[in-house]
Amino acid sequence: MNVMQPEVPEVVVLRLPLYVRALTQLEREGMNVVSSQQLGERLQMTPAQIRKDLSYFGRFGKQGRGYSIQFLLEELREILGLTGEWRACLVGVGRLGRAIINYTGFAPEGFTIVAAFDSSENQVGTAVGDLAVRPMSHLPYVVNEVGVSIGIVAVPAAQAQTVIDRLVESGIKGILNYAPVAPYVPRGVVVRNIDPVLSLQSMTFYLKNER
Amino acid sequence: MNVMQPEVPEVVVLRLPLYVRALTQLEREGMNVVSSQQLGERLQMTPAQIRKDLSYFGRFGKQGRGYSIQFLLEELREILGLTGEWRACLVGVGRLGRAIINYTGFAPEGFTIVAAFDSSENQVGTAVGDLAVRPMSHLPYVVNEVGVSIGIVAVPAAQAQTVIDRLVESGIKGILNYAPVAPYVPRGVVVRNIDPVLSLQSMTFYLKNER
DNA sequence: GGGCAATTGTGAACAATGTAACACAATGCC
DNA sequence: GGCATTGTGTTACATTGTTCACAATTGCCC
Ligand SMILES: NC(=O)c1ccc[n+]([C@@H]2O[C@H](COP(=O)([O-])OP(=O)(O)OC[C@H]3O[C@@H](n4cnc5c(N)ncnc54)[C@H](O)[C@@H]3O)[C@@H](O)[C@H]2O)c1
Ligand SMILES: NC(=O)c1ccc[n+]([C@@H]2O[C@H](COP(=O)([O-])OP(=O)(O)OC[C@H]3O[C@@H](n4cnc5c(N)ncnc54)[C@H](O)[C@@H]3O)[C@@H](O)[C@H]2O)c1
Repeated sequence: MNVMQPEVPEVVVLRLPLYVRALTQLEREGMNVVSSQQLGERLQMTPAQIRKDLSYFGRFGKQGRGYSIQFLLEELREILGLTGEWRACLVGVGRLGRAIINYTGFAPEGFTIVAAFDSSENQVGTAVGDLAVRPMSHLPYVVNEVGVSIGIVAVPAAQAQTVIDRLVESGIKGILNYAPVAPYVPRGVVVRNIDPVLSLQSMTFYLKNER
Repeated sequence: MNVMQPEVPEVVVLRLPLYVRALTQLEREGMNVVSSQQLGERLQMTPAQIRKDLSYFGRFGKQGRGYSIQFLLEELREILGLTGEWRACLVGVGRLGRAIINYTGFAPEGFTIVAAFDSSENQVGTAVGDLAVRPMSHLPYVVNEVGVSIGIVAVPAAQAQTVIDRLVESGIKGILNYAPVAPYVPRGVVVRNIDPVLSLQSMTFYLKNER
């Protein structure tokens, strides 16, 4: 079923969601077809790059016309594995954790937080949204029975590596880490870090001469 | 004063904050000296890459010994422009906006949110932390008088580009954007986007075969 | 104070990524 | 139905980034 996908560069994979987002927007604007030129203008990148990226996965456009937005979206969603629902669990129900659970941006994209865990007696048993906070001991059971593949980490930095180790042991394959650490994970587990401070710190390099 | 810095690759600049974070941690652990080898193990990267990155900016290590953590930290902070305080303003005091203002992770790194803006009558005048929410009309004045160089955008996606345009007009040079859009900014303005959904969507590409 | 072990800094080789060029398939116009 | 136009997919080229390998330097030990 899957065409062999030899060696897709990681940078390309990182850009595909950008295309999905832009195409979704264009679709909402009522457009049916888009050229790599137009898409490139939206995303501030060269048309060549877009075509090259897409060519890793197949031929989706029509010469002289461009890309059917609906079709390309379907294909990209398929490629990225965005067709079904992804179940995630959250660890660390502090301020950030509660904000993440209440964030309405995940569900429309197919990411559902189905469980929340915390090590603190004070947190366990309380409700966040319509989730009950569970003790860490439930983690392996829930991951396996409910089929959770993604773990979201929102614990203090000092605890993050330990929590990540436990997630991996439980069978989690992807980790979205909000703690300001560079976590170690074994091969086969995918990590994405969210850290606004790092973003700011690289930004200031370019700003420092005109402060 | 500034040594000519010819062509530092952007990827290198993105990695420097990682070094700063790791070194800070090592310093707290009581270490004084670290080799590129050791640092590389922490950060899961090759020693050669670390040395190469640093070599764009000067010579900071001692052969046979490694790097003085304290000295290298000072140098990196200088290079990144992290020695002084950076003032930022936040636009969009909704749920996310309030969480950002209350986040305690910025201040210790030298980033201070000194003003908050919102377009809504309901928000203007309310207090968040020890900030009073201001109307958008105050933006140019505050940016100039108070010397704000960074704008943090936490408004709905549909409003984000407009808000960013106004920030840029007001003289803002760096933008930390939380809205799920790919903003356009003129040359000379630096943007960093924070979007956990994009992170998840590129993660699933690698997870989809073992869901 | 000279030899030894360690580790840097760096040019050069290699690899990856991005851009440009272009042949040609599809379309629509007359 | 030819013909001009458009914009793809692909190959060739240019740029950028990573790794390698080693001479140069340092501190330590005896
Ligand atoms: N990336 C971002 O945008 C961002 C924003 C805010 C906070 N953060 C980071 O997120 C983390 C949490 O921040 P916060 O303000 O919510 O902190 P918090 O103290 O409010 O919450 C942390 C929660 O984690 C729980 N916890 C601690 N150790 C645990 C363990 N071993 N297992 C399970 N649960 C554990 C605590 O009981 C607490 O409920 C910090 O690392 C912070 O730096 C990141
Ligand atoms: N990147 C992330 O981690 C993350 C997390 C949560 C939310 N978000 C995004 O952040 C944005 C805000 O989310 P939220 O849940 O706080 O929404 P919200 O509706 O609670 O808050 C939005 C605020 O922006 C204000 N606003 C609207 N238009 C404005 C304008 N033109 N100028 C000034 N202020 C304006 C509104 O009055 C409101 O107070 C959304 O784009 C959302 O997708 C991102």
